Amino acid sequence: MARGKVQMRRIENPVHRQVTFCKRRAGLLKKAKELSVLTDADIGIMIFSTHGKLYELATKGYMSGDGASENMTLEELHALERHLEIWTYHTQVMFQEIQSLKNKIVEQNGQFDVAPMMVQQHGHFDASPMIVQQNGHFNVAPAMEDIPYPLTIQNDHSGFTSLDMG
Amino acid sequence: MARGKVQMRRIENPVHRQVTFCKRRAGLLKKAKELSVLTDADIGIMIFSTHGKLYELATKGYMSGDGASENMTLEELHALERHLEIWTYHTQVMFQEIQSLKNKIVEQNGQFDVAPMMVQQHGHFDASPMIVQQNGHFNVAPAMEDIPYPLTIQNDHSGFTSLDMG
DNA sequence: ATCTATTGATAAGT
DNA sequence: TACTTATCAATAGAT
Repeated sequence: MARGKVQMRRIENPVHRQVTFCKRRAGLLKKAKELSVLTDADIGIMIFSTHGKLYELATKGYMSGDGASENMTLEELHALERHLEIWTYHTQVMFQEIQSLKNKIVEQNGQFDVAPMMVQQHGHFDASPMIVQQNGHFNVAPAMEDIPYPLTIQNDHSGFTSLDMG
Repeated sequence: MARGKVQMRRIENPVHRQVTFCKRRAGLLKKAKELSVLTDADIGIMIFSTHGKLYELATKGYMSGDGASENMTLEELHALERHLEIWTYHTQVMFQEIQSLKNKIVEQNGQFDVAPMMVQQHGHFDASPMIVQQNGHFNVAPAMEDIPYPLTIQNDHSGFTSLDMG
């Protein structure tokens, strides 16, 4: 890019890294919105900084925080729902793989070694610990009790949402 | 961009739209991977074309299809798990809002009007229809029976996954 | 945060 | 579908 090309590896200088994160995050979300508008695609993005902040974007009617628009047609709502279902499937696969990897690491370190303690400190030991089913609907509220920072939504004017988690 | 700047609205010409979708999708995923590498961020992207194809990217250890890497530390696995939990929470909120909007539309059109028929044609009427809990774990397999195209994963060499759904 | 020299992305054309 | 290239857009480094 400008003033000399950048090496594609982690930026070690924390100040430079933070500046680049802000600039490129904004650029990525802008590109995503453009792609959605130009080609009518449903796009979701989740960006987690190393400090635990979540920046997300969902296009085609749904903006987190704003919620889905009532101007969406039934067909659009169904398409969005189907996309969420597919994404949920992938998320569950990832949960299961993570749990499997955690188990392998714990086994390698022995059952009473430090590793299991670390797991328990985080308070999660199940592959799908954060969701419970109640009355046929999912309830995620109990899951959030486990998260040690307030989930305050700060909307800016760009249609994106930033979850301030400390 | 090149050869004249582009208007930020849906490209009506289907050929141009498809070409732009392919080019910009590749560009977006490249930008996402760069951001992840440079700033050490966890990034997930889902892109659904209007034809139902899913293109996804997950960075920092996890590549869908490859699965999470066993080289990840327990801490990295926990961070990824926590990120997935937060994202799952948002997904559930979206599901609930979609269901709410669907109900409103159905009510507006009357209980025996065409709208409910459309809903039933798609086979989904529940806010969270695609996931069932079995033996304390989530099972998404029944959900996929509802999807009328094969879920064949085609890995390319970029670390991205394309779900070919017709 | 703002400014530009540069690099990067890409629309149209082939 | 892949390649070319004239332009527009993003951004690294400096302020």
